[in-house]
Amino acid sequence: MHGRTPENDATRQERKRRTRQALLDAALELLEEQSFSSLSLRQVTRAAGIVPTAFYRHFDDMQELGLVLIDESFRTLRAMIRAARADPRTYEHMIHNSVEILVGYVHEHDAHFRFIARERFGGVAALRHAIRAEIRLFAGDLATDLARLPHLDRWSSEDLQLLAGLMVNTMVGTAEALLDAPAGDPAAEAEVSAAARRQLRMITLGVPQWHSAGAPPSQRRVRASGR
Amino acid sequence: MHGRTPENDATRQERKRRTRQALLDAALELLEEQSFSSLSLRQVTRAAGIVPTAFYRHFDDMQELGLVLIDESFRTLRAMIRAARADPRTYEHMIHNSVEILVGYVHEHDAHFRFIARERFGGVAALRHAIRAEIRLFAGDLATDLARLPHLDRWSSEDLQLLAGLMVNTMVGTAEALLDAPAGDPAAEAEVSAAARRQLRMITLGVPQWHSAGAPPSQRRVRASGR
DNA sequence: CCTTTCGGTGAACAACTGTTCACAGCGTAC
DNA sequence: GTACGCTGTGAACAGTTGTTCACCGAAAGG
Repeated sequence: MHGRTPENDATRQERKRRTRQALLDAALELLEEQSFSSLSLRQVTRAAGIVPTAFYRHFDDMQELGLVLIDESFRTLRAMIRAARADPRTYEHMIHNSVEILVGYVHEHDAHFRFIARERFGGVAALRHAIRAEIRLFAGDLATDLARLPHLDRWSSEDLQLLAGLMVNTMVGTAEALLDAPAGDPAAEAEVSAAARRQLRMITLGVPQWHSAGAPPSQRRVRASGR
Repeated sequence: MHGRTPENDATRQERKRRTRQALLDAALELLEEQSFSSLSLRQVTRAAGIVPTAFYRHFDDMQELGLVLIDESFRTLRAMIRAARADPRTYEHMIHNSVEILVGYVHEHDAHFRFIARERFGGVAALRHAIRAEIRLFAGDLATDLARLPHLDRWSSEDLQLLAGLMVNTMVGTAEALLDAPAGDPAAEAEVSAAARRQLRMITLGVPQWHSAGAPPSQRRVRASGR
């Protein structure tokens, strides 16, 4: 015990890590009510309880902080997706589980989701592009998962991409609807998730019909055309 | 000719209307590269070629200007929708026409569309709500249109709302993908519109199946649950 | 023609912004 | 135990922000 109290036990790099995290947390909280482009360095440091100039000990830039925030947000999102991919049994199970998990995660980490939704088309180009790349990645993963399901095992990869895009789109829309719902209103939440389940079911109903009514092979393209 | 040149013929209210429009146009152009919450009153007046204080002769507030801008944007969007609703013959025609019209409008009025996409989840609550209300209105209109189509004439209004929400979601996603596409790249544009057509077709394929596989009547709710 | 109305001007303000710099104090390494 | 390194401090800067105020000049109305 070289003069360290229990609360203040900390190697130097640990203390640094903590104030860095405090900056990130403060920023994320402020971002629940404003967009990133209007968030100032001084606001963040004020909320984190340090002086403005100390910010530069941790980030070069507000933009760098923003990118780290995106990374952090997508880490929780990827965890969610991993959970949702666990057991791809039937469509019904898949839909029910995925929506359930989505609702849970949005509820738990709503600041992360709100941040992503807001900056997906926000004013800062670097953030937009980072987010878009992640979503495209996500749709790709879903496409390979779908390939293992009945009816879909013989679809072309472009068609799988389209279907996955459709589903991701619906999920994104659902997440956004959940963020809109008044914070502690479980009824509204249940309604949104019921709507999402039925919309996804509507989509899957078309799956067995696709190849009989779909575009003729002559229209197929080689490159995937995401989203 | 009481001293009026051809270019400068203007009654006072006409001149006022013009600088007001100049403010709106300047704002819209600036908004192509930043979000509304980071757009300052002084930037707008500078771009419009007047002095900051003159702004108050036209708007109380930046927020008021933003709301007018939304109104203006949705006026072109409503014109688009009216065009798309013109001839609801078959699904195929409907899809093809709607996508075609969407692509054309986004191309023509991309500043309006970009503004709406950006502020739909932006930092300014008043704008968000105004936009959301308009989109919900739009989905409602589409639902009543859908009710006139085969297979759908006997659907419940909640199911029609869900289907319309699904389609609107896809259209919104398409519009956003178009805005991402490099400005003058017709190939990318064609690819996005082809993807949209096929996604909409996937959705419609499920329509005839819905009532046999859909939720049992006991799960039906009374209130519509938009999105 | 004279007066009123009104869109636009320019100076001024207090507040806030990002970034710099020299400096303090403590953990770390020798 | 002493010197270094690093995190956080506080003053200072030049620039931008929204908003106020008194004022100008020309169109509008009598």
